Amino acid sequence: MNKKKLMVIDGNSILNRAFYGLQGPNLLATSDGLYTNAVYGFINIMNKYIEEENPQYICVAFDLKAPTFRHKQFDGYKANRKGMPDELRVQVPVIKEVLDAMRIKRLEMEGYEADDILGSISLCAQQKGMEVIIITGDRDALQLADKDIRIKIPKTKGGKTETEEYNLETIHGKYKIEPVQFIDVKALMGDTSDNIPGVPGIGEKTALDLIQNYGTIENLYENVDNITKKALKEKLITYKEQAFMSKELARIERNMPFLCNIDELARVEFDKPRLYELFKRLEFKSFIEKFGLKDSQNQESFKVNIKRIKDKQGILELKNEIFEEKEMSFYYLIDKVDKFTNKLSGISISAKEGNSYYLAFNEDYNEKEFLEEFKSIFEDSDIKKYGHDLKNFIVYLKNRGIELNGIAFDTMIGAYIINPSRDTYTISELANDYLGLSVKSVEEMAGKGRNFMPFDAMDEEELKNVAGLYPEVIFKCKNKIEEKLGENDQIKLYYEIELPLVEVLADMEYYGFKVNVNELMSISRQLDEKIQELTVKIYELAGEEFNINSTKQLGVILFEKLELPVIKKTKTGYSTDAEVLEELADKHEIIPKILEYRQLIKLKSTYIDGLMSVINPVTGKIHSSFNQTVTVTGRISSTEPNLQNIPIKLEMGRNIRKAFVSSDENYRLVDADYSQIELRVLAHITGDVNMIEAFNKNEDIHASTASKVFGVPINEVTPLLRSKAKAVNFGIVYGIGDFSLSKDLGITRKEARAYIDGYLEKYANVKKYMHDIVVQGKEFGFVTTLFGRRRYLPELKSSNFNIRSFGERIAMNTPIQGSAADIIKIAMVKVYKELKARKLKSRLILQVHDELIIEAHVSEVEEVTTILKESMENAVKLSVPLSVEVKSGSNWYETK
DNA sequence: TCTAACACGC
DNA sequence: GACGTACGTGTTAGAA
Repeated sequence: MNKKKLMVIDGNSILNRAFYGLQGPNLLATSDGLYTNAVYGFINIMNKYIEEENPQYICVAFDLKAPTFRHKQFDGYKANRKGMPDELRVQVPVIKEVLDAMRIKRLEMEGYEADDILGSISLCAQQKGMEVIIITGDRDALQLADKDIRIKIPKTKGGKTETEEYNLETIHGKYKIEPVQFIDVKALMGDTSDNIPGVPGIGEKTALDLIQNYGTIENLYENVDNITKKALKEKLITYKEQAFMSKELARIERNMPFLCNIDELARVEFDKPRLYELFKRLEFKSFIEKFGLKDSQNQESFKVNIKRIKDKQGILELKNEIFEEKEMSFYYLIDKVDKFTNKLSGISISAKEGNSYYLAFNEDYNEKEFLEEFKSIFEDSDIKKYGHDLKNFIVYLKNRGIELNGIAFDTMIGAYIINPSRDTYTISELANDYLGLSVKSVEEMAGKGRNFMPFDAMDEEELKNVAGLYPEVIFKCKNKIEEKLGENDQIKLYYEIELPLVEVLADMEYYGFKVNVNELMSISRQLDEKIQELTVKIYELAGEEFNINSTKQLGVILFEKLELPVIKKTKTGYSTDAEVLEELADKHEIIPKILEYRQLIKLKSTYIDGLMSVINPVTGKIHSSFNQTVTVTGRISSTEPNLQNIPIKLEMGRNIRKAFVSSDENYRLVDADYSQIELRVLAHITGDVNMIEAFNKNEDIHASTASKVFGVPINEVTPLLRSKAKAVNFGIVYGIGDFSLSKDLGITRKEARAYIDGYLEKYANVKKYMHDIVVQGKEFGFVTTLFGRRRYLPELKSSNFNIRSFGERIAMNTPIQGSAADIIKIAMVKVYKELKARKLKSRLILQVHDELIIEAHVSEVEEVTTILKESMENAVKLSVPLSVEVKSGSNWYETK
């Protein structure tokens, strides 16, 4: 007959394990700013073992009040012991909630630790003939191992969780002692991780030997005089008290007055609706899936009538409905696999909630016919359009000669404004977050990589049933998001900056940036030649051929074969990054060659080959994607290719910019740059009179900083002092600490600290701001930019110094970087509108954080220059002037 | 298919 | 004295 199984979980141990990163991500926070990483890890670990063992009985033991309470009697010892971190304390009530919703019994007893409780209950269950599995993070529990009691201890190895399992046999096998004696071994050797002191100088081997010979510490000390090794004997005597104390600390109370009614621990169904609500609140989407909570009752309220349109008749019906309602929400199906294909496979449209139409363009109805029919709707600015990720659809329409007017809401952008820290903003996530609905995701249906399935290949009925729901979700999410934007005071940010920007970015993508392929090829040939030369030279100096691109192989050559000093190590071996190589530069001839090789190979692979592969064969241009929902600070990012990191600092790389040209001889490039926008924003936000004055006088700000910090008249600032001040300014703007600054300037950390302190002393309001913003961030849980963009900062509440410091730097930096991002976005919208209003041929083609590039018709260069300067400098009124420098040229190299 | 190491921009 | 350091993207090597 099978024995009944009881699983006892040591809540405190597992909680600690989960928190310190055994499972789950290190920093997990909900959009409300609540830390949930330990909660997540806890559930994950617990569930793993439940699945593995499938016990009929289960309970979790806690000693939540004070993890150290039994140690109070040992004053000196307790003083060293750290208490439970604040984040853990915050998470404990949440874990309790989860357990209650899972209907798993929690055991807590006044005056006893979790260890004691699980010890008692294990022995109790064993007497009743049950099999017991103890899940714990602590080897103390080994003293409980028995033929009917197994101990499982999760361990991390290379990021993966493995389990150590012990029972009577394995402990005999491994330690050749009785499980109960384990505690004596531990008491002797101590355990630094658990702050159990033991006897210094006694390791595992000695402790095991002693206990095998003497059985217990008590017996050992009765016979301590017979020990022949003098040093050992002395150590034992000196630390006798500590040894006994350690035994007491690690001992599990096996005879406590605690008789639990085991029947109460029988597993029952989860409280599914409650668990669902809880996981939704905590944003544990994968758990909702894992625990099969998808079909909760919320689902019922979501009913949509999805009609499939198969002919012109249906289209006309839908059109009428849209003209009547004057609004529509829609979701387009364009495969995200090849940016040049750009084919519409289907679209679902709704003019009023509850009703949606789905069109597939394979056989039913022709894509072209649909566009002809719908052109009038798309271009009608009186019909409000609600969609999700509209930018790509606008580009699609532009490519077919259709404009999208009446853009009234984009749910993806809205969700980003509410919380910019998320990784993705899919419809199904939004449905879950804002509506509590679980809707299948088309992204998942499509899969990734080799499993990718284009929309045309999917099951039609299924696709209809999924995509058909989306317009409804968009309608509903729009209302929720709008409400939230209102609460957060972000209506202006959304409607006046972000939403209009969608069209601007679409336009930039549509026009693209012309490249001169011949120029690229010519640079490519030069690079090839030099790379070849360097390769030969490097092989010669190394005395053998190897893959220079492999850091692993390079490390062996440099640090083993050539025996150069190791400066720095990485997780996996020797570090060979530029910083290390520069330090070794005069130690061996090979080093400068490698540095140069690295530089050239980067240019070749990323910028020559990389750019060549993304030139659109039809337009001969590069059409980068500009992403509006990626960065946490509000900046725009650029991908496929990234046009925001084209080289400029070194001449060799800068040449790449010669290949970026205007479309033809009728056009020129006009490039406008904000000068020191972040520092100006800083001056404005802090209201620092010194800095404001410097900008108002149009001083060289770095020289001015140098003059203040180093106490010399501004006309006596040397280039060296200026560059130091520049690095400090840079550090302030980017929120780096003394550590990074010391590296940048090649000085000690102390000196760097002194520079920063000196700076803050001279700019008193900056200092005040830096302090206040952190306090404010902590109080509200987020910081904001000048235009109300938010970033949540749960890190500020961390008790971990590093995480908290990180949060503090972000709190200081985000309002500055983010406000600068707001400003250039405002300028972009202004410029775009102005070009459109004046019906100019010129157009915006690129943004690089503080720089805008317009491809201007030769007849319009002057006008465009004025528009750029005016729009950018007057984008917003600050307490310091914004200054913009404009240059033009026939290629990007010339405009700098 | 994924991660680590590296390097480019603001 | 912690112990790792703004925001991004892309390429290559190498392990699973």
